[in-house]
Formats: sequence, C-alpha cells, structure tokens
Amino acid sequence: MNSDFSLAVHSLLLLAHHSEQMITSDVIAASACVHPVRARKILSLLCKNHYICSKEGAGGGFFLAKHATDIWLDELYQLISTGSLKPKCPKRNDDCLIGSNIEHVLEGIFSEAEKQVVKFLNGYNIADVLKLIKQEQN
Amino acid sequence: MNSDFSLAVHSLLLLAHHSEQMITSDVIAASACVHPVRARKILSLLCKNHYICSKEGAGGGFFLAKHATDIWLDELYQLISTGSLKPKCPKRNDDCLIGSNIEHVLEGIFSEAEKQVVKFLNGYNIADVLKLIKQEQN
DNA sequence: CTTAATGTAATAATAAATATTACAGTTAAA
DNA sequence: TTTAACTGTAATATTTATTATTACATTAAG
Repeated sequence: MNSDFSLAVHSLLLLAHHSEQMITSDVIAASACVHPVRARKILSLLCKNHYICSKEGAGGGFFLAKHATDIWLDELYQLISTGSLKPKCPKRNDDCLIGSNIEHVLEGIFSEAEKQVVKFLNGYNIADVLKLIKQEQN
Repeated sequence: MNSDFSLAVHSLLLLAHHSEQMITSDVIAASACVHPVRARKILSLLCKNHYICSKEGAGGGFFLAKHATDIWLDELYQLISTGSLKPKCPKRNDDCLIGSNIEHVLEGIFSEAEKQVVKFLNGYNIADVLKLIKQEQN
C-alpha cells in the first residue's frame, strides 16, 4: 500500500492531539515529512468527506470536524485504500483458460478478504490510535 | 500488491490443469504474459518451497509436487506477499510524538489485519480456484 | 493592499516493478 | 560427443507508480 493512508491518519492524529487550535498544511506536512502540496491534497479529501474542516486565508488551517472517537480506520481505509489488497494481474490472455479468468476470480476472492480487513479496522478509531501512540512513547 | 502472487497462482493453476505433463517456463510465461526470466524466478521460489518440481535440460520443465487440493492460498500469500497490506509510512520524525511512533503502531494494527486475510485465504486451495476459473468460463 | 493561508493543475524527480540481456549449468537425443 | 532445449541466476535497462516541485488562482485577516 502507498503512504496515503498513513498520511491521512497522521494528519488526523495531529489534529486530534491539538484539538484546541487550527493547524496549517505546512505544519502537518513537516510533521509527516511530506511535501505540503501533497498534504493539502489528502487534507482536501478529508474535508470533502467531512472528517475535518478547513479555513482559507491568513490565520487559516485545519481542524477536526468530528470527535476523534467518531473517526474509524475502516472508513478511512475504504475512502483511501480500497482495492490495495488485491494482487495486480499481468495482462489478460484470452487465448488461455487461466489467463482469461484469473483476474476476475482473484478479484472476487480478494474483495471478500478485504471485507475482513475492513471489519477488523472497524475496531479502531483515531482516539484509540492516539492512545496507542502515547503508550508507545512510554 | 504487485503481481508476484497472481503469477505464482497462475503458474500453479496451469500446472494443475495439465497435471499429466511437464510445462516449460516459456509456456507458463506466455500464458501469464510475463517475461520467462521472471516466471522462472517465481517458479524457482515455488520449487524451493516444495510446491512444484523442476527438471532441467532438454525435455525438462515444471510439474506439481503436491496435489492441487494441498496448496493453499494462505500459505502462498505468506510466502510471497507478507507485509503488502501494511501502509507505507513516510520518513520517521523523531521531533514529533506522532511522527516517531505512527509506523510502529500501524505496523501492529495491520499485522493483525493481515492475519484476518490469511485466515480467510485458508479457505481456498488451488483446486478450488481452478474450479472457480472453469465456472467463470461458462 | 499586503501577507498568509488553502486549492489544484501541470510537470519533474525518485522509487518500485518489470523486462531484457547475458551466460552458466543440466540433460536428452541426434 | 556435440548440439539443442531446457532451468538458474546475476546484472542492467525500461517502464510504471509514487512523491515532490513549480506555478498560480482564490480567500481572508490585518
């Protein structure tokens, strides 16, 4: 999986950890060690899906739109990373029983497998993850 | 996930479907639309793990070392794709509570999630998948 | 107005995946 | 006993995916 999911979770954890103040994309990007434009792209997606709010202009930034206990990893996974479990298939080969059908069959199996992942991630919200992060620190 | 898992499964399905004869890496590669050298690399891994046997020299090739009902997707996933579910994390940031601990915490969560995937894939062997492929054809 | 922010498209650079080349080792059979 | 057809594998090149960068429009505070 690429790092979009981690970046989204990182951003939300940071906003949850400083829930009293607004935070800029530059601060989030520096904390996550990614480029601010990329951070804004992910933040923009989180805005559109009502996990956070943004305020434009000087003194602007981002803040949580929901309590950290109401942001669940399964939803974030589905928003950002659906399909990433499924193994890529090389080019379809219509001259071959296997080559013409393997992609669709693996698609079926791995979309079910992904449901198990989603069900498991439903056990964690951002507040839970922040708690784990703090425990880690000790 | 990259296509190594699909390629391994494709190879095993082909060998299961033609279980009476030996098949060369060139035939397998052509069926899967990948380069023969890459096919041999995966086949070599399957050999070392006793899923298939190889015979070198003229008239050589590959054949199953086990019955198709004894080759399970969970084992193949663990052999080939362990860790591919875990989201990549950008660079660690020791100046930051989140940035210094997120990787380890996500590692923990996603390695548990991956166990769910493995448990689910334990429901499918190569014979099952071949049956699904044949059903698909109709 | 000017400065500090978000929003986003277009392009460049880097990293990961895949293909290709090259060649050594093995075996059947001409 | 040499040749052709295979596997085995390292080293390199190409392609694709990911990430960073540049550029600029928009918004709002002071």
